[in-house]
Amino acid sequence: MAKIKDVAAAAGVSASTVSRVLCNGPVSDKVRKRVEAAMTRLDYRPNLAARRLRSQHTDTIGLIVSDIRNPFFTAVSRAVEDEAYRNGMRVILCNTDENPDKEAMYLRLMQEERVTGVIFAPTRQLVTSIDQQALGFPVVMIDRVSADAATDAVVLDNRRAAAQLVGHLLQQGYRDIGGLFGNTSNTGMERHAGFSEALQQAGLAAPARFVAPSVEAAEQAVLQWLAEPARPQALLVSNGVLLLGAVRAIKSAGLHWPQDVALVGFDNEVWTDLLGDGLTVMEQPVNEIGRTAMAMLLERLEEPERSQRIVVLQGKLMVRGSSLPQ
Amino acid sequence: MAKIKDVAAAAGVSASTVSRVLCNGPVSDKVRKRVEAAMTRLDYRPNLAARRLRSQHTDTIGLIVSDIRNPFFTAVSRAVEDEAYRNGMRVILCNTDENPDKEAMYLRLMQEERVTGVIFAPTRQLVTSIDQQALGFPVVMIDRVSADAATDAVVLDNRRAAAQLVGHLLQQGYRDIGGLFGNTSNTGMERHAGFSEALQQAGLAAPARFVAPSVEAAEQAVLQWLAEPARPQALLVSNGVLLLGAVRAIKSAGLHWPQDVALVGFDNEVWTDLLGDGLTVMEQPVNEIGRTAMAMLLERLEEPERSQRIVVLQGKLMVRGSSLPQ
DNA sequence: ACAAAAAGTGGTATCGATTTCAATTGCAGC
DNA sequence: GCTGCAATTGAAATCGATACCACTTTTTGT
Repeated sequence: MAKIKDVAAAAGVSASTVSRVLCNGPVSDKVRKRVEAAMTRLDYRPNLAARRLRSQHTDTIGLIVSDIRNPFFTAVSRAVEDEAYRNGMRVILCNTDENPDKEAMYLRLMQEERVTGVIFAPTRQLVTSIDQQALGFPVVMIDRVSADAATDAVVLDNRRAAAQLVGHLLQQGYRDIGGLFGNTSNTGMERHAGFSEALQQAGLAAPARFVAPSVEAAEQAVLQWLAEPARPQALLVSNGVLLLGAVRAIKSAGLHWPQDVALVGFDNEVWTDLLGDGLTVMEQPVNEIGRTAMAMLLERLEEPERSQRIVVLQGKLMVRGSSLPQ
Repeated sequence: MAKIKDVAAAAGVSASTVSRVLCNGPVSDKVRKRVEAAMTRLDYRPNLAARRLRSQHTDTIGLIVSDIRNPFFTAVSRAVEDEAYRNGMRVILCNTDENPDKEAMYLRLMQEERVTGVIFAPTRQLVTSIDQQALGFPVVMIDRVSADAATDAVVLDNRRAAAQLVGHLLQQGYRDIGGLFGNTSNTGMERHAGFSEALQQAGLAAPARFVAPSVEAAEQAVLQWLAEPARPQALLVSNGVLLLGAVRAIKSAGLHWPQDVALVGFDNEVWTDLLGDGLTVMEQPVNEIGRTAMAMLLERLEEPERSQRIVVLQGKLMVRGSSLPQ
């Protein structure tokens, strides 16, 4: 494969000049044309490894999520990548499966890649222990933050969103409301807090259960819960993955919403409006989350010293049949 | 950030020796320990750009798909990435939106990255014009192939799968069967071929329509089709994205399956068994496709001269309520 | 005990680009 | 025609690692 020297020779100029053509440096039009002709003739492709080594910038960002198959992350990823490529950057995707060891491993890898920055949806273990200084690149957290994290972040107003869902259920006449939450992320904790607060304010109990963030775990938990004598009239489920599990459980128990049990959840996935009269959900602005995360990363690179910034976005309540008045 | 020389100095050895520790070369245990200690002390991270430049292998593969939000590609991607990281390789993900210009652009980028290989779901335009020799790296195509493509590939037996779906509908008593296919991929064409053949063999007409591979396009097409006087009794839909559009159309037309129109499709997405009595679909072995693609890429790298290989996998018919006997 | 082979280590060149600095060219102004 | 300045261009150093070769030390076989 042709290298810069070959192009230089073919165009009768020095390698420096070819490099200038590549990087839009000062080159006369005549020479530029000649060099560009030589490049196409030789089918030249600059070696990015060499460029990165010398120029010390990689134009690469890392995107670390728990599982790209979670539609929330799928959508966010797509938005991040669009924005990245629009800014001439590449994206390395990492799936951690909510495993702190994998998270650490990938962060290490990101250091070796000398990435420009990282967008990261961390587990609870990692969320507070991120040290950008030590890492050597800025981090923007998405979806999950804690008050004492020291990085920029883009998150949903989880407490408020959960409280809104509870408020909606209360308004519809439900009083006996249970909550199902993921046990690995801070997000689950925050949504639980909003859930509890809202119910306590109404003077009601706030029975909650926590499960591993998988469809199967949710299905099993809900199946069991619904079989208990003190089963709730309504169920709030903390994210799209768990929601799918809850739906499966309700179906396989032969129950129906809202009459047997009302159901509301997070994440407006494509199938939520197709089931019966639809599932009431809190939609997250997934595109905006991705775009904003990328934008914040770029801003941080521009201005490394500016103060930490957390962008809190609001969800959108989509009322559908699963929470009809009792 | 510490570099190899710093580690060498700290450990009192040469840079070569540190490099050997890094690459598991021949080093005495005593020295290895000392070097490793120095590495942790300095928090050393090898610079991958430098390593790649010098060693001439990047351990990076490209994964080029139309849209990661298509659950088929989501699942395949996850399998590819698992397999890649298991083999010490990184993955660069690219979304082309079925746009041949973007495809060409990303292939160019892959050359600049000097990737080890690429896994690629091409549009019809690109599928035959791929020249691995010129590209400089091996390509494994997934999901979409043509007979005259010159690369390794992993695909579903699309003709047979489509024919099986048709056979199933025929068996259930349907005679008036329409087909909806994507118009950008070879896959759509092959499934159409299987669909047509099966119906012709039964001496029946095979009305087919082709649309852009988006939910909206499918919804509109189906809505229109169902409004026509000669509307089919059953509909076969060529992939999960289009299937979602078809479902939306049928719902918004106020119709029901199977009584108003039977519905079968491809891709066993998470929601397909939740709608009414479920949607009859042809499940693709998504994990196997991803794993196999990665395995074939590795094999090709081992043995560059072996003959072209196309692995054809079989789908699995999941019979559900949407195709109940008429 | 000695030769031969193997293991361990260091020095230097090199991967392919960019950066820096110095040299050259071209042109305006006088 | 000469000076000064800006615009181009080239030569050489450099980014941080690995590869290759040469050398020393240790091990092995007879």
